[in-house]
Amino acid sequence: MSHDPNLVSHLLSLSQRCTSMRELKTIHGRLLRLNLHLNTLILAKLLRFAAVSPSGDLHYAHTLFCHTPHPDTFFYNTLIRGYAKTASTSQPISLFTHMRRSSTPPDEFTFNFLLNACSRMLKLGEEIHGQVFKLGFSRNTHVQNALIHLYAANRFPEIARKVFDEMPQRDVVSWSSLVVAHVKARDLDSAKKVFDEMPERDVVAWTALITGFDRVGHFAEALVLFWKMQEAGVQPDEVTILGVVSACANLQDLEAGMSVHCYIEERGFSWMVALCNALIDMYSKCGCLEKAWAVFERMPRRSLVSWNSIILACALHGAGEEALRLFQEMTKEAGVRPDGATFLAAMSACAHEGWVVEGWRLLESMEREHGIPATIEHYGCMAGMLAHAGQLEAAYDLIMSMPVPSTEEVWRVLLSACKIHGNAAMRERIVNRLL
DNA sequence: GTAGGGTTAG
Repeated sequence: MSHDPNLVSHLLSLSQRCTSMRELKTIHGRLLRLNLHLNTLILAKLLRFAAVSPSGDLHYAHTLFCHTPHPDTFFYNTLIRGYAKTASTSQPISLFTHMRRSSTPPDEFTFNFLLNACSRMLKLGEEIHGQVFKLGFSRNTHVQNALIHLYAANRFPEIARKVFDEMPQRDVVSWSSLVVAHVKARDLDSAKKVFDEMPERDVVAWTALITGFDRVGHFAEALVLFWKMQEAGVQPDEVTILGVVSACANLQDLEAGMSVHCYIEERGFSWMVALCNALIDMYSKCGCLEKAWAVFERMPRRSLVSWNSIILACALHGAGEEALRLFQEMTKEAGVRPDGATFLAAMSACAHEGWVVEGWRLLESMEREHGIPATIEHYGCMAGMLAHAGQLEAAYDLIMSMPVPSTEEVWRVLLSACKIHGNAAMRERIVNRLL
């Protein structure tokens, strides 16, 4: 059955411009009705949308793939690429195995996506590295870059370096990835050294270094780099600013924080949820609950972290009522599932206000109703609350019976409470335990 | 049709 070439090219351009799964399914339906569903060119476009677009549907992509009689390298690559964005490593690997069995030749794209998919599992990544070597891709810049990323992500800077050194050609990605390898290993001296040697530095390289300095506690250095970056004529983007806001927060530098906030507004970055979350945290750490609140209120979308950040901000600034009200609003009205950090924030509010009963209620409900295991921080928070309230025996019993190992910190809190409440006997009991 | 940098926790 032959088809009007105009119709085919029309459907092709439709599938190229596809913007939603609804549209995609309509096109797919038409293909089926017209018996055009084996047209690989059109199918490839549909598959790409379903597999990699943020509004795609990986399941649907996989189904499309399965109904393709002879998927070529592009089909495999695209589906592996889609899975690389998820946590699944088994799917990309089984696709690769399938690919090898069906004698579909992998190309540089295959290894790129495959290595990305496996970057959380070093063992698998190393096996892919072997295949890269065996199949002759060890001189390909993109593939080698993905290998550097693999070893960087798994904290093996020296192997990353080895891959880098053996590359016949390096691009800015190779260099940045090496900077990242040292940053991940918290070796900022080496990171800075590589950075200084770079023939050209782009926004990613600067961002990696800024974020790195922030991570290891060199906050001021991070801010200095941010200014140098702009002097060098490189435009910071959302991710850069994320690190910069975090550095301002850690420095409790309200002035710098506010100027960065202005920058965010000017550049139109405030759509980014993570960035707003970082701002909430920054204002909270700088002691400006009102400003933290203003950011939270204006957010068009909120994530779990947004709620956690604002609840903690309220908790730490003596707005316990507000913190618990937000906790209710979050879980009941907004329908956001709390996590361990949420409960810690809400319990911190109770600790701040001395609401022991409410604290207990939260600790119990997190485990029983929400199935979130309490950590030493939750128990420590609760024990501290009890100790402060003078319920020393209860605090002691809690620490002794909790299912996680206690820390010196927890005992110290109880010790000082014993001193305040004049309980010498328990003081001695604890000291003997610690010795 | 390649890639690398990413927020919360007294």
